[in-house]
Amino acid sequence: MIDDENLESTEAEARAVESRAEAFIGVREARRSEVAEDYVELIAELIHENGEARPVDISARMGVTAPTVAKTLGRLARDGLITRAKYRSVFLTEEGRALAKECRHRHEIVLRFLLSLGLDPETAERDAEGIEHHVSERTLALFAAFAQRS
Amino acid sequence: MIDDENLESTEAEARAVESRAEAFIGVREARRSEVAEDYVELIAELIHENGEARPVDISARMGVTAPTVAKTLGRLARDGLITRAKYRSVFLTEEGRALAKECRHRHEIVLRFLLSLGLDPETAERDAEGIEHHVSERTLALFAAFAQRS
DNA sequence: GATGATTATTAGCCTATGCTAACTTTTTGC
DNA sequence: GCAAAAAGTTAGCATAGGCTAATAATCATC
Ligand SMILES: [Mn+2]
Ligand SMILES: [Mn+2]
Ligand SMILES: [Mn+2]
Ligand SMILES: [Mn+2]
Repeated sequence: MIDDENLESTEAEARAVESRAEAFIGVREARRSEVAEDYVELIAELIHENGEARPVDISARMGVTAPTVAKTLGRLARDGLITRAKYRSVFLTEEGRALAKECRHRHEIVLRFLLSLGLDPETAERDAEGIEHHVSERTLALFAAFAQRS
Repeated sequence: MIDDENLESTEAEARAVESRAEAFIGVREARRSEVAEDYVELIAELIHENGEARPVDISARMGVTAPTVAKTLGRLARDGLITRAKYRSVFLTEEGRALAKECRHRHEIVLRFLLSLGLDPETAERDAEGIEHHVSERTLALFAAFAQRS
């Protein structure tokens, strides 16, 4: 530590680099559950509305093909979020229901927040669908408080 | 259209399904550029601060290994966002600089918005890093206005 | 209950994004 | 200017999440 004018030699710099990396690592972590979250949320909704969640309905709403849905459902089943039988509708496990509820809650808050900011419903829905997966508990609380207040 | 009590038979229902799918399709579209956006933004910053962007510095800040950086840089070069020579630092193309500027702008606005909501800097930085890729022009404008006002 | 339409699955392909291990090149410090 | 350290590359592997084409099962209707 002779020359402190060096690029990248301070402790402070090292800590800044570290915390930056942690942010990116956190975002990548969140990314890994995005698809699962959207699926369980949608499946819960379909079950609530129709009594069952059929792949064809998931496919239409997610805007992906049937084989893509099948493969994704395979991962959800492997991860213990749904149960399914061949050629049958899918259902949520206890864990899947819990995740769905949490996702619906977050989605609702983000959506209401965007609407309360004055965004049009179409855009709000679209943005909420992406933003919801990247909102921390703290931010969510602030969003909820803001929407409440206004 | 004899029995309108059918599940999923109304025009309105069809339109709702369609627009839901469009939201998801849009989110997937945005997802495809997330990594490229983060890289060019970081590269621009490193060039600004150090005069060059070295893979090792990108690696440390992104929290990924060197080979991952190398592969990603290959895609960025292929897509015309950067130029590079073997064993040398990378530089942005005109297009890369334009994208970086746009990303930095969005990042700044989202970050300032979160801070102005009362979020702590650490969490704000973390959330901004994820949210920035899923904010429409309209929402960005509302965020900017809000941060300004408060 | 046969049959045509709808729905679901499987196989096989692709790209992006991560990793480790092994190797090469460049930089640094005597 | 040489040796060791640091940085960069390459090869090879894995998983997620898309797709199309082909096949199979279920459902609806007569
Ligand atoms: Mn979503
Ligand atoms: Mn959602
Ligand atoms: Mn980001
Ligand atoms: Mn950013």
